Parts: sequence; structure tokens; C-alpha cells
Amino acid sequence: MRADARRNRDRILEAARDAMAERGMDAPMELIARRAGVGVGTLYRRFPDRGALLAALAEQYVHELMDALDRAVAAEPDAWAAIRAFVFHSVEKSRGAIAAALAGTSAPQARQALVQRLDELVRQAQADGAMRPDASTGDLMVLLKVFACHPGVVPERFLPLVLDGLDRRS
Amino acid sequence: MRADARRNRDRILEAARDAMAERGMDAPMELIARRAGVGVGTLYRRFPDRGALLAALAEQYVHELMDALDRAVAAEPDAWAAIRAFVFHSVEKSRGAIAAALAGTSAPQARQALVQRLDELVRQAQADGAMRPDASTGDLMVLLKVFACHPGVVPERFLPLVLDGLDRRS
Amino acid sequence: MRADARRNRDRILEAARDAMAERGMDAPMELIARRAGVGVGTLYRRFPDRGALLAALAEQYVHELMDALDRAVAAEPDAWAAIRAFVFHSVEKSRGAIAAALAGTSAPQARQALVQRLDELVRQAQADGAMRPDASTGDLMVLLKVFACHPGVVPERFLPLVLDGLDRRS
Amino acid sequence: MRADARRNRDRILEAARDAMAERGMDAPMELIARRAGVGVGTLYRRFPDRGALLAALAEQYVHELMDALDRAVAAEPDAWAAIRAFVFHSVEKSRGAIAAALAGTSAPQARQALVQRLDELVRQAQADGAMRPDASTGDLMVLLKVFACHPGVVPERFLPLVLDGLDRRS
DNA sequence: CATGAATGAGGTTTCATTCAT
DNA sequence: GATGAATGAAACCTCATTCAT
Repeated sequence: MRADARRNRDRILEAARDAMAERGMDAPMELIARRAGVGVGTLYRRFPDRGALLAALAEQYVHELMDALDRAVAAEPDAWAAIRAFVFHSVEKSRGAIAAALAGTSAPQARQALVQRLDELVRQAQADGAMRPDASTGDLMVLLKVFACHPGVVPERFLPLVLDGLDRRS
Repeated sequence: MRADARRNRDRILEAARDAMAERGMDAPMELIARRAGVGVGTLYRRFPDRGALLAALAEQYVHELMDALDRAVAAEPDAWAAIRAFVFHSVEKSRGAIAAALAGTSAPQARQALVQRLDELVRQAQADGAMRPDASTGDLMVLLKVFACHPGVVPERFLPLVLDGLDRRS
Repeated sequence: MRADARRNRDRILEAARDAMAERGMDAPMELIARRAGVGVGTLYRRFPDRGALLAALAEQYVHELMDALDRAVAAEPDAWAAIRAFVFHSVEKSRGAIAAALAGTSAPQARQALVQRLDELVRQAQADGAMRPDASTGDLMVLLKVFACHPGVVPERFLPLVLDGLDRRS
Repeated sequence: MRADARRNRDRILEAARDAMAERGMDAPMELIARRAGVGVGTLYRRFPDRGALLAALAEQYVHELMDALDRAVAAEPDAWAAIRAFVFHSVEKSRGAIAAALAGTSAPQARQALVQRLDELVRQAQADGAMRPDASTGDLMVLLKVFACHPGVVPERFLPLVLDGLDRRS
């Protein structure tokens, strides 16, 4: 039954993501449970209260960001390109509500790891002379946070402008 | 008695702004009423339901933005400078929750008026050769919307980078 | 509507007493409300949570004890007789569950007042040479507490034995 | 495997006693199971439902009383002294919540046995001229029940008074 | 057999809204 | 008009109990 429990946990997280995307951060727990195909009790067994569920969601979200970052690094030719690709991707894929929750709840440890990965890239990009030396990882995190809360609102033509603002050439 | 009613309306709106800033968009109506120093009944007389209150808040907020825009125009030497000053000011002064609500509820007419005022400035700034011709009023509205939802999160050093992205020189 | 509210408050307290006598200290709030002929909301408006309701019940109970004490003093010839009459009456009339709750929740101020009244009587009874000098008001409170939790369990023949234990002659 | 089962049963009963002493008669079954170091399933295998567990607890409690009675008889010089010692001991050692439960649930057969043992002693004490002839075993059971529900509340100086009430000399 | 996951009924509490005064 | 009392639907959460593994 370990496998079953695991599957249920995953289904709950997925249902929670969907429900919260649609109905906001305070989507009823019962709705989430129903969507996950489990009883409320099961939901509460896994996540003692709404806060715990939010925290798990935030952590999962940060992990997704890290994966995206890894992929960007693998796919792009240099650090700055990876950063840009990562930001673009993250902002496009972002689930507004979850990202907003991340701001409040956060997942301190996961977030810390993400920041460190980004940090290395930023230093590299600056060493490469591709990124403005007065721009910081913190700037990127702010960018992520701010835009991620508004999925779909960033026109194709807009983010480039913003990123150019961090570009060496500007 | 008209003056009384007016005063009540204003106190309610103010209380609503405060309450929502502190406790989120769904602060209890009763709390708002109490803070305004009136009974719930009075609140409901002025605003038939929560939606109406939100709409009024949004409209008021847009009006504040327009005032800020007017002041910026009066104070700054040219259109682009006025736009920059306006954005800076708006982002700093923004009430996160209200701005977020604006996104949803909006106040179509008021918003329309704001857009028109901005439009003229944008055209002027572009005619002056100070603003990128491929940047639009829509870009500015997005900028406003996105940043206004995160009061206090925009470091002094960050917004300039973004605005530079809309600058001619970039 | 003040009068109505007052009436409702009383009916709620009465319903709570009955319900708790029958179904124990954790009788459903909804049941209490229904019995009082009001909605749950009304109950919660008067008593923010179960604790508040219990506290009110405890206070009311202590007040009833004080009234009984006053009546005993008025009806009996001397202090010791009044004390005995009071204990007999209290133990008979006691609502087990409420008395038990009193132990936990108590109503510190009301209780304090009762203790003071009893104190005077005890001193008088001892001065009269009717009550053992080594018995205290505390003993009486213990007696009350202990027996009051078991309404109906004290056979007519039993309490006298106990009270005789406090009697001078013993 | 029989020994194992026995040990489990004992550990569950012990855990139940502790849990109920701390958290009241309706301590969660799951808490009890965890404290006993078993799964809920095991608990339910031994005791089909909460009632069964309570009954077992009550029976165990009565057995403890009988042991105490036996020890008192062995240690004290006469029947009345044994009775007094027994009552003192029982009241001191009593687990309030369990004793209260006993009142409701009871354990008819075990209780019956205890009553018989006490009965003999009472008759003996009365024959010895040490106990009032109009006091009964029932009185003692009431005394036990009433005081046992309030562990720690009986001051050293108080119970003697009560017992004196049953004493011949009074 | 033991385990602990799953279930869902039931209890608590909150709040938007209505309405008597 | 203003007030705040009343209502009940709806959300939260807890636990006794069952059952798959």
C-alpha cells in the first residue's frame, strides 16, 4: 500500500495545483480531495492542514524551477543565454496562484538551493561580460516572483525588453 | 444629510482599503464596517454586495493613478520623464491587494480614461525620440499591473533597469 | 431588538444546560442552537466559542448557588443550619455535568464571591460552637464539588453522615 | 504467539489508561494505539470498538480495587480498619477519568465480586461494633464512586471526617 | 496477524447577506 | 436611514471504523 499512498499523494498535489489555479489559493479542501479522487480524510492524513499543502505545493514548484534551470544550462551555449531561457520558460509556465503562494509560504530550503544554482550562473555570466555587473541574483528572483504571479500577461515583446535591461550591452 | 452620506461612503472605502491591505481581499465585511465606524447595514446600503465594494475600490484606485499621472506631467520636463516618474510613483505607492483586485474586477471606464491619457504621453515620448517606437501603452499597463501587485518588492536599482528597456537608448 | 437578543441569550443558556445534562459536556453546538430555537450563527454571536458558553454556564451556576445560600440564610435559624441546608439543596439540585465543568472552567470571580459568603457563615458557625473549628470553607467547597458531579447518587441517608463529620458533636 | 498477544493487550490497556487520564475519556483511538506501539488495526482486533476498550479498562480497575482490598484485609487488624484503609488507598490512587467511566460503563460481574467482598467486611465490622449498623456497603460504593472521580481533591483532613460519619462512635 | 491508509459522517466555526427595530 | 441581530450555507478539521496489503 506504500505505492498506493504515494500515488494518492501525487494525485492530491496535482488536484491542488489545478484547483488553486482555477479557484484561487483558498479553493475548498473538499474540492481538492474530490478532484484527486480521495476522501477529505486522506488529504488531511497527508497534509495536516492547508498550510502544509501549500508548503508542499511551493516546494514542488521550486523543484520544477530547478529542473527548468538545469535543462536551460544543458541546452544553451553560455550562462547568460541559460539564464534568459530559464526566465522565459519559467514565466511562461508559471502557475500564477502557486507562484504567489510561494512568496508567502515559500519553501525556504528548496528556494535556497535554487538561489545557489542561479548565483553560480550569474557570476559566470558576469565573468563572461554578458551580464551587467550591477545586476544580482536577487534581481532575477524578484523578476521571477513578480512575473510568475501573472501567467500569460507577459507579451512576447515585453520580457525581452526587461531582460535587455540586465544585459551588458545596455 | 448628503454630506453625511458622502462622508460615510468615504470612510467605508478607506476602511476597506486598510482592511484588505492587512487581511487580504476577503476581509470580512463586518470588520470593514466596524473600522469605518458604521454598522454592516450601512455598508450594504452603500454597496449592495462585496463585488460593488471592490469595484468602487478599483475605480478609486484608478483615479488615484490618474491624479499621479497629472502631477507627473505637471512636474516633469517632457513626456518620457513624466511616464517614468509616474511608473515609479505608482509602483511605490501601490496597494498590492487592491491592484491585484483591479486586475480581476477592473473598473472598465476609469481604466479606459487612464489608458487614453497614457496613450497621448506615449505618442509624445515616441515623437520626441525618447521612447522606443516598438513599446506601447499596453506594455506600460502590464508593467503597472505586474509590479503594483508586489508593493515594496521592487528594489530601487531594479525598476530603472526595466524602464531602460523601454528607453530609446537601448 | 435588545429585548429579543436578551431573550435569545437566556434561551440559549437554558438549552445548553439541558443539552449538556443529557448528552454531556460536548453536546453539539448545533443541537443546542436548535433547542434554543435559533440558528448556530446566533449562538456564536453570543458565545464566540464553546469555551465561552461553558464559562457563562459556570457563572450562572455559581450564581444559582449563591441565591440558594441566601435563601438558606434567610430560612434557617443559625449559621450551621444554613450551611447544612445549603449543601443539601445544592447537592440535590446539582446538574452533574455543569458542576463538573465548573471544576475545569470555573468562573473565578463568581466563585470568589461565593467563597466569601460561605466564609462568613463558617466563621459564625464555628463561633456558635456548632461547627468543628478544624473544618474550613475549603472543605465545604470540596464537598460541593465532589457531590455535585453526581446528581442523584447521594442517598438521603448518606449526606447527613458526611455533614455530621463536620459537626461539633462528632 | 499467545504471549505476544497478551503483551499487546496489556500495553494497549496501559496506553489507554494513560491517554485517557491526560486527554479525557474520548482520547483518540489512534493516539492510544501509537502509545501502545501498535497500529490501530491491532487495537481494533483486541477491542472491537471503544466501548469494549472502556469495559476492559473498567474491569481492570475493579480488579485493582479488589487487590487493594485484599491487601488491606491482610495488613489491618480488623474489618473496619481494613475498610478505612481500603477507602483511603482507593481514593488516593484513583484515576479520575477511569473511575468516572466505570460509573457509566461499569463491569457488572467484576463489580459484583467487589461488592460481595466488601459486604462480608461490612457485616464483620458491624458485628465488631465498629461500624454503624445503619451504614451499608452501598454507602461505601457511593463514597468510592464519588471521590474516585476527583483524584487529588480530597485533602488529608477531609476524608477522615467523612469516614468518621460511618463510624460507630459518631 | 499486524499495519496504517482510506473513508466519510459529524462537529466547529465563519461570514455574506437579510431584515426587524 | 442606521443599526446590529439572525440566519444558514459552506469551509475546516477530527476521528471511529473498515479494509487492502
